[in-house]
Amino acid sequence: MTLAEKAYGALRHDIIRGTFQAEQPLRLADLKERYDMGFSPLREALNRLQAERLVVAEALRGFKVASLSVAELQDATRTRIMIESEALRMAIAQGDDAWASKIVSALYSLNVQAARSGADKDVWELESRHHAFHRALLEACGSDWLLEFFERLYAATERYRIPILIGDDVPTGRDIQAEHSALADAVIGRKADLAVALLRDHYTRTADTILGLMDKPKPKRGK
Amino acid sequence: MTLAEKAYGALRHDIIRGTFQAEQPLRLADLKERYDMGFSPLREALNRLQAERLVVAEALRGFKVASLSVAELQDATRTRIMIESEALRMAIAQGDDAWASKIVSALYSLNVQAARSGADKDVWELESRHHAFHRALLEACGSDWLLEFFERLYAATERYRIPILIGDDVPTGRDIQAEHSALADAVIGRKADLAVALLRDHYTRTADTILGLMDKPKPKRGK
DNA sequence: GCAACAGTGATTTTCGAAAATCTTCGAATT
DNA sequence: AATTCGAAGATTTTCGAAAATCACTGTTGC
Repeated sequence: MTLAEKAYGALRHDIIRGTFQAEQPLRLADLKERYDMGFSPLREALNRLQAERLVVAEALRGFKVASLSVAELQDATRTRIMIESEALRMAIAQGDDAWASKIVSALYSLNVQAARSGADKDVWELESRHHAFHRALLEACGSDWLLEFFERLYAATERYRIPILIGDDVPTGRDIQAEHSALADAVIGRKADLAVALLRDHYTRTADTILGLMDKPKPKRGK
Repeated sequence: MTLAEKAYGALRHDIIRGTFQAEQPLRLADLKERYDMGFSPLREALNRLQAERLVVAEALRGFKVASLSVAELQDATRTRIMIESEALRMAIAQGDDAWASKIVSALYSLNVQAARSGADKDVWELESRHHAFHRALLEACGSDWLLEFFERLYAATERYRIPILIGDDVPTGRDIQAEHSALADAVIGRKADLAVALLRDHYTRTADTILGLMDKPKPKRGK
């Protein structure tokens, strides 16, 4: 594995997970120190992330983390529902037993991690399994383009979900694991219309929760 | 403008327009000579194009132009129809007079160039105006994500259309300018269902023509 | 005859310095 | 007091060489 690939993975991780704040400038000298490598692999990684719109570059003024906004979250959510609904219908129409079996397995892993608490709790592992579950649902759709757009939109919206993940005190009033189970049941039972409706509600609720948080920033516990 | 940006534009142009064949290796030494610059800006451009899937990179084995296939063209066409149909409906619902006026203007420019022949003929200028026309139709959709995916799919499918553009002898049995005019009329007349149907047929016919050409490669004139 | 292997040349990848550009700060001018 | 100008510093961008890796070829050993 080359350094440029490592830099790409590390930077992408740190941007999506919120280690670097939105619009924060990404100075080469700092990154060089942080990741312990030269300019070249870092610039290559930043250019890839720029094409993915996770990073914004301005000529001769360097790179910065892409900004977040209510409008973009709404756009991404709407587009995501559209893309994934289509992919889900195709997957339900074409998926075989291996596909269904992977969904069951991904759901199980996700539930196991969601149930963990205390020392075993790990929000990043949970997030990773959440991604794997949603990808498993669509993986049999047969369209590389739809899967690619799914990945793009997943990464874009994951950035907005970080506050929910980290702040374990956010009262969502939802049973998210129940939503996942119902969704998986509908998909495996090949009930396309139901599955698409559940998926739409799932994403809409998440977006609404985040939008509520974005209005009143940082509603911390007892403070 | 930085050298890296120039390299990105030039490489993207040369890949989409077919100057570099599909799967052709892109050797740094050759590119350095061709574009007269150092390794750094070239590698940065190649990394951006890799993220756009116009080039493929393998670790320690360099870059090559992404491959073309029947399956990918079909996938891209199907996805494109889906994305653009949605964007078109949104644009028709929200577009204002300025939007409609830009469509009229883009259609006019396209028709003017399409009518040119002899010394004035310029397939790349034609192609550029074709792109501008299709973008103008969608520009009022209000979704940056849909517009971005439109651009991605346009670039991906443009590569397949090059043989049609260059070989002016390909008998398509179509009046493409009439298709564009009918489409523009439906869009400006806010007839969403009709416009979407015309758009679908437009792209389906193009894909079918290309697929016919891909089966029997290089059916040249008198040969 | 054939596989394993070392050596050579080609290519990619990475580094560090040099060049180019932007930003900041202060002095001089209006 | 506000503005323009220029110099110093910080930062990005680019280059060319060095390091690392791969592909190829001829040789050796079995």
